[in-house]
Amino acid sequence: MSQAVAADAVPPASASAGRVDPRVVRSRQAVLAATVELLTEAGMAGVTVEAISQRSGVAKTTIYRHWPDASRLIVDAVHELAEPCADPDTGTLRGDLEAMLAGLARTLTSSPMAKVLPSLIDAAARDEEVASLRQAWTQERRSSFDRALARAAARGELRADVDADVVSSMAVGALFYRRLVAHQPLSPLLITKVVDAVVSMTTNDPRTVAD
Amino acid sequence: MSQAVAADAVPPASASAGRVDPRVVRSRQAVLAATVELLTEAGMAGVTVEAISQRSGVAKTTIYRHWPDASRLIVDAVHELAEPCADPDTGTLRGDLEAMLAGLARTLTSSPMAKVLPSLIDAAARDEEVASLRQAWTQERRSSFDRALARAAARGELRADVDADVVSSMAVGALFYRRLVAHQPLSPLLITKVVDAVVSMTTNDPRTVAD
DNA sequence: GACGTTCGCTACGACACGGTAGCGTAGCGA
DNA sequence: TCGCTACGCTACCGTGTCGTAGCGAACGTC
Repeated sequence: MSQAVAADAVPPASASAGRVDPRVVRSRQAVLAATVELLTEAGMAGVTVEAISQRSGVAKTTIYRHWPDASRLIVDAVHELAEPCADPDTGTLRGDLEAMLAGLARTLTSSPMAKVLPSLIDAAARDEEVASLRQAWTQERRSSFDRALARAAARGELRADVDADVVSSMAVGALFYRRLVAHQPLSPLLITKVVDAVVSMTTNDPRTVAD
Repeated sequence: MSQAVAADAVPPASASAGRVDPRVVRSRQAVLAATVELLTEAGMAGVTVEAISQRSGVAKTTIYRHWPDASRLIVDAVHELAEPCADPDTGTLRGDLEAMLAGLARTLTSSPMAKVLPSLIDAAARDEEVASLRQAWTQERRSSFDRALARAAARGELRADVDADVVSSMAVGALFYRRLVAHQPLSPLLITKVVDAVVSMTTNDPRTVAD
């Protein structure tokens, strides 16, 4: 999934089937790793082909042999560090929510993606390719949220008037907001409270809050 | 409040008191306006002294006479377009929330700030000065939210276990998230639903939802 | 009207970066 | 062992940007 771009960027005469020159993969990995490093340190603006070359030890010419321009390189690098989001099925809405939001909190704080995210969002506002990348990323999370709510509905836990779109926006949005905009920590207590809020918003029970 | 930086950047021998050379204010305004334009069009990366000079018609040397570097200039420009957020007192929590969130939605979609925001958030992740600017901006909104909840509490509308921090993060976060991350529109219907959710989360009434 | 300030203009020198060409070398696969 | 491929290196050219110097002209103030 992640070597697709370079594979057709420089169509090799050979490459009969799955065989790939180990020199190629070494160069690619070194370049992508350096790109990720630079992204986390200085954002999109700090990623230049020259800087990547210096950091990775791969010659600038070699980089251009693999990627047509820095933009495609960045897209590949970001693609590299997009971990699949949690999609748990714990049997209860509360458990599913806790797992999903805890996973999101981890992604937003301690994963490599965390440091790149602000730059990514900014770039997505102007770059169509980056935008679709981010779109897929958020879409995956949304559908994971939807599935959890659907399971809860199948169990008869949900009220009839629940708008999954609004509920997920509020829950996920709270974490994004505190991390990106308000620069507040994402404590386990916060997650618990958000889960409580969502549960009380969506379920039939007059009060399902567990201390 | 916004001419503070330039006033001490080039300490004029004269300027006995409040008198300022109209040529200075003209240059400053032209430069700041051009900076805001460039910010909205291309983000932080697109703001260069040269580009500002061309756009504004003010000579590059003149810009350097007023600001030590582009960073300070950007901070001044952003400061310029930070509108005060809505702080309404409608008499009901629902009314206050609707007014605040509608104001936020407007800021996030149609104000000049809307286009600059992604770049601003990204820059705040690395620049201390920008970070404090954004901090003040969010703080103002937070305290406005808190005041509305405090008024509701004084009216006896609020439940005892309401965490204003979490509630505001979810409400405000939903709008930020949809605008910045999910790239979804902020419809009036969405705002209504978020308000409904907040009201049902915080008030004693079993159902205060108005169709 | 005279003086002082601000401005615009041109011309710099330095640097970073993009992107390419050519050549020799090292490593891979058979 | 041999051919082929990928690589590293150097040297480029062009561009954009930074930040400064010096000058004359325009403008505001008194």
